[in-house]
Formats: sequence, C-alpha cells, structure tokens
Amino acid sequence: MSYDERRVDVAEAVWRVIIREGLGRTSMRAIAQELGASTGTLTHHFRDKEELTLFAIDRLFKNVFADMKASAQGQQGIDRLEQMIMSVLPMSPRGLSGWQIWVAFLGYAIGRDRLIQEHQKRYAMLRQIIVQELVELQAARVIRDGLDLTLEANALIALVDGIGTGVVINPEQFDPEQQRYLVRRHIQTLVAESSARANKP
Amino acid sequence: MSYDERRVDVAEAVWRVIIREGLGRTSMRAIAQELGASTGTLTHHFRDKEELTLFAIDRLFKNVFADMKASAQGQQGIDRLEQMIMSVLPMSPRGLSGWQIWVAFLGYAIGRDRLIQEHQKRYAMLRQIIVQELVELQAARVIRDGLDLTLEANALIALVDGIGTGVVINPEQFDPEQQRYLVRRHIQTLVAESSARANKP
DNA sequence: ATTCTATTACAACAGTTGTTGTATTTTGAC
DNA sequence: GTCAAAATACAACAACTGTTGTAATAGAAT
Repeated sequence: MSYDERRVDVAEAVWRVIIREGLGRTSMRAIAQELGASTGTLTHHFRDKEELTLFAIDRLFKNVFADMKASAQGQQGIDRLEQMIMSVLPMSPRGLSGWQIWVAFLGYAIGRDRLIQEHQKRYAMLRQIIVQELVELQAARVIRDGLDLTLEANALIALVDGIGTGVVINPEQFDPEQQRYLVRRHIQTLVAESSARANKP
Repeated sequence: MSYDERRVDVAEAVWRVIIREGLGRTSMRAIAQELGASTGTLTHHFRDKEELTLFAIDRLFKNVFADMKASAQGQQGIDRLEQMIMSVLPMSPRGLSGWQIWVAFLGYAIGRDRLIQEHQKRYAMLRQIIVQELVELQAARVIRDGLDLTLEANALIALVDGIGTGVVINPEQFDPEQQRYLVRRHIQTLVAESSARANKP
C-alpha cells in the first residue's frame, strides 16, 4: 500500500471515530485504535493533528465534488441540476454519515478562523459550480431572466444545508421522497413561465 | 445578585468563550476567566460541566422562542409567519453570534446521543409552533389545502437552518434583504391561488 | 457585634491530550 | 540473502482537562 493510500485509510478512520465518538473525543490514540495501528503510524504520515484533520475534511469534500460530477454525467437541463443537488443530500445511510462528519467539522470551526476560511473556500467552489449550471440553464431559456444567479446558488446551497442538518438531528425528518420533492419545488420556482408547464405534463 | 441570575451570567460567559475560542477550548478555567471569577464559582452553581453546558444551550434556545413570540405579537396572517421566521434569522451581529453558538453546539452533539436527543426535542418544539401557525393559516384559507403541514414546517426550519449555517461560514453571504426575499418567496409557494395575487398588488 | 450561610478562591488530584524520540519490524531493490 | 529505507510500535514528556476538598471571604439576619 502506497503512502497516499495509507493517508486515505487514516482519513477514513478519522471519519468513523468522529461519527461514533464525536470530534471532541477524536484523539490520536482513538484514531490509531480505529485504524488498528499505533500513533506512530499517524505521526509518520502527518506532521501533526491539524494536518491530519485538514486532510480528512478535504477528502470528504473531494468525495462530494466527485459525486456531484458523476451524477451530472449524461444529464441535461433541469434534470441535470436536480441530480447534482440530490447527489449531496442525505438520502442513504452513507449520505447521512457524510453529513454527520460535515456538521461536526462545521461546529468545530467556530472560533477557529483558519478553519472557517477553509470552509469559505469550499463553499465558494460549490457556489461557483452551481452558478455555472444556472448560467447555462439561463442561456438555454430554461430558467427565468432577471435572477441573481449568485443569490440563487447560495439559496440552493442553503436548502441542501438545511435538509442536511435536519437529517443529522433527526434521521427520519425527511425521507428521500420528501427531499426530492422539496428540491424539485424549489428549482421549479426558477423555471421560466413558458417552460414551466412543459415540465409538468 | 440571585442564584439564578448568576447562572445566567455564567451561561453568557460560556457563549462568549465559544464564539472567541470554540467549544473545544471552552474549559472550566476559560469560562471562569471570562466571567472574571474562579472555577469555584462555576462548580458552586453547577454540578458539573455537562449541566453547565446544557444550561447554556437551553438559555440560548429560550431566547429564540422568546424572540419568536415577541415578533408574532400583534401580527396576523402571512406577515405573522414571516415575522416569526425572520426573527430567528442572522440579520444582526447579535443574531450571527447566536447562530455561531448554535452551530458549535450542533457539531459538538455529533457522536453524543444524549445531546442529539436534546436537539431533537428542541426542534420538535419549534416544528410544533410552526405547524400550529400553518394550521391557522390554512383554516383562514390563506395557504393551500392539501399541504403536508409537518413537512412544510420542517422545510421552513430547513430554510432557516440553511441560511443560518451559510451566514456562519460567510457573514456576507446573505444580507438582510436577501434573507427576507428568500423567506417571502418560500412562503409564497404555500399561498392559495386566490389570495396569491392579493398579496402582491 | 455575632453567627450562620452563601459565595468565592485556590490548590491538588488523576486522567487525557498532542508531540517527540528511540527502538523495532517490515518492505523492496539488488 | 543483504542491506538500506520506509513504516510501525511504544514509552515518556509536559501541558491541559474536569473534579474535589478545604479554606477564606462576604452578606444578611438576629
């Protein structure tokens, strides 16, 4: 197993410990135990705990981007945007795990300017991706003119964040059908009048 | 100063430390220093750190309920629901602080079943309040029939949570006008056809 | 003024934390 | 098989944690 692969193993061990024990109790020893190794393995692959933590959250986010990209493949129009949004929603147990880790990191970043800045960068990337999708939908006359696309991208991200945190607090709060319904309804708000009826035959 | 008032002082010191240092670095000694007292004061008013922490988050939530109730006073119809929702949004620096603490606590609860259950109870209360509002609006034929009011209450909470987390990550992401716009647009989705146009003259 | 109680201060405790340094083991190329 | 390098284990460290117990102080009631 290569150096980089081992780092990924460590990151995934971090995720599991966070979900089971919480970030506050995610110590070097706990991570090592979860990995089935010693702390020496951790310090050999990461300079310190901060680097390890940053890597773990970065991996999680890269997975999100990869999922979004994969779910967009071959899709077009409104469906494409819908699929991308829904790919990051907590519809499966695996999706829930990701959100638990995400919420834990977000709370952990409060009071730590360095981590908040990292989150800002990641949300900026996310926003940029969605704005790009909205621009193309607007050019294709699928969604209305006169929309503030940056605001609309932020609103979509907020919708996703809201559903995500809701499910973290109570996993049965939104079932997959309801999540899909809310996303569709929100996106429908943006659709141009002319094509609005064409989309619900 | 009475016993209970002192407990509130302690809770507010906890809030300040959380915002400045993060929940992970909110130790008994840090809280005492922020309060301008010693740890003895803390242990005298609270059995242990858990009770202290629970009290601090409970106070925060009671404030939220009080703000919602106050903002509903004298209001009726759609405006009443709008005001209640907007009263919990991070429109002011004080509102932002509350959301920072809230997000910190939420992340801290991951992996701690006890705290997650507390959050579930609080969200259940919030949902109940909003469902009640929706029931009355529906009875008054202001919002459509055939709506799943529990789902709609959860959706409104999700909207608020999404905006809140967004502002925590980037305080300039949603200015007050945009927050109001998004809330109004969401609520407008629920309004009955007959009164939809009556509301935008 | 005295006495009793509530409040506060402070030191000491056992436990846990991240980090470091030193061994030991494993791996891979020749 | 040899040997150098990478990977791992483990103990020791200083710093910090929540909690406890004891002593000092302040306030109020009589």
